[in-house]
Amino acid sequence: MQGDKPRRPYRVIADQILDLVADNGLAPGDRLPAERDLAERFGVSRPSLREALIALEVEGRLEIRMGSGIYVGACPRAGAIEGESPFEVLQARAIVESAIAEEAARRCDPKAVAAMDRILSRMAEATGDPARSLDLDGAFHIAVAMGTGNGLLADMTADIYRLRLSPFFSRLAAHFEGPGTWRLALAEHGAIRDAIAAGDTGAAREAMRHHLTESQRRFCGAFAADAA
Amino acid sequence: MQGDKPRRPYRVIADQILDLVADNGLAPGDRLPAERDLAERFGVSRPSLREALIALEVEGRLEIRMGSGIYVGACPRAGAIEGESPFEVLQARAIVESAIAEEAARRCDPKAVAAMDRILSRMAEATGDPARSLDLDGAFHIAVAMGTGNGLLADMTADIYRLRLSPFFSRLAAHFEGPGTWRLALAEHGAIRDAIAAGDTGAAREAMRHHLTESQRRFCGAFAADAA
DNA sequence: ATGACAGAAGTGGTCTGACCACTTGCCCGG
DNA sequence: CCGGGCAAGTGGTCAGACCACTTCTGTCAT
Repeated sequence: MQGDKPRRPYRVIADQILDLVADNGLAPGDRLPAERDLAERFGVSRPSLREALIALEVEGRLEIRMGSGIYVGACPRAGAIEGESPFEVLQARAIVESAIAEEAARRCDPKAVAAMDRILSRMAEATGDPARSLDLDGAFHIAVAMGTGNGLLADMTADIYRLRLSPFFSRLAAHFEGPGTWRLALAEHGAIRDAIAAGDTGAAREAMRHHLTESQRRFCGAFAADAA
Repeated sequence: MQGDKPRRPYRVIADQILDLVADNGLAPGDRLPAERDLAERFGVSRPSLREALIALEVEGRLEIRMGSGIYVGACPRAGAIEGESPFEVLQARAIVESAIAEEAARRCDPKAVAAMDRILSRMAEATGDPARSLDLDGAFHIAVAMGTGNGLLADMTADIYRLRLSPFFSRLAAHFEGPGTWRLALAEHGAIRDAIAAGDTGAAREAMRHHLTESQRRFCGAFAADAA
């Protein structure tokens, strides 16, 4: 979450707010100072302060009531999983997403297959655009998980994929991702899609595992190049 | 989330934004109109529009790049982890943890097996204590995941198990968990442990699936009793 | 023809100051 | 004591201005 990408400005203020909550030992339901006071305290304008407050409200850390004030939230949303190495991420994905692809094939949902098709056709057009390819890659994997009909599995897939998007991981990945590898990935995606559409659980499982282990193999090559 | 509480104003605009994304068939990575244009289109001021954008960015639905524009996000964040039903949780666990048990058997780590043994012997002593049984149940599942040698898989297992601990889930579960069911669970855990220790990937996978589907079956019985 | 650099245009980020809508607390009257 | 009205405080929103960053285009040099 750190590194290449500058922190979103509202995040900086949001963290200051959280520090204030912690420093003052505020518990869920406790009231924070007013917006005007907080803005003055942190040396920012009120609209900027509000942006941070809204981010924290979306995360469930705060609750904002018009005319009343800002309160510490009762239920912080689940925090981010961080600190795992790229290899762990790829291995975990191979294990979990293979099982998910198998379940998606068992269920064989035409809507999910149609969604995969839409993404695949966009991927075919985007092989020269790394950022777009990456976005669509993530979307494809989530579409597969959606094919299980289980929202939690889709959420989990999105969560692991997010680790894939970390700046560190992305920087390394940039060494091996290019039109060639995206075309390989596209073909591998196609095989996954086909196995799911055919309801072939074993093939779906194996196609996903193949895709993610190939991805890992490509990544290992990139890592060796990076170390040199 | 709805009903009692009036909708947050930025939510109203955020939904308009999501409608625009859907109506225009925008895919992850696609660019939205500029803030000034969106604010004019929706008839609101730019700061108000920004509040909605930030909410959507926090949820991973959008990505905002300074100087560049607003893009559809690749990975909607697990916005509603709490929205999953107990059935979804159990199904997701069956799918994911079966794959994890298989991997643990492939790896066949004596340390992990020893940890499972310690937990199982404590479970045998704790069948009359529901809270303790539950803690040890969770610990066993995490120990299996640790047997993969992959920290991320262990974290994920802990995260899903946490859903298992939600107040709603626990209240329902209280109907079917007792010394009898904990003894059944213990036996099922033993089968998982044995398969992993024997390095039998198929048996480990099947034992975990059996355990979690039995758990689901027991839970369904409890749900029927709760509905009556 | 290609690549590099500079400038313009467009984009998001932030501020100030004003006003509006809502909530809460206090005071007064019945 | 209870209810209503008002004032003060709070969040919600706006307009307009300016700043920082990104992208695109045009020009020049090789």
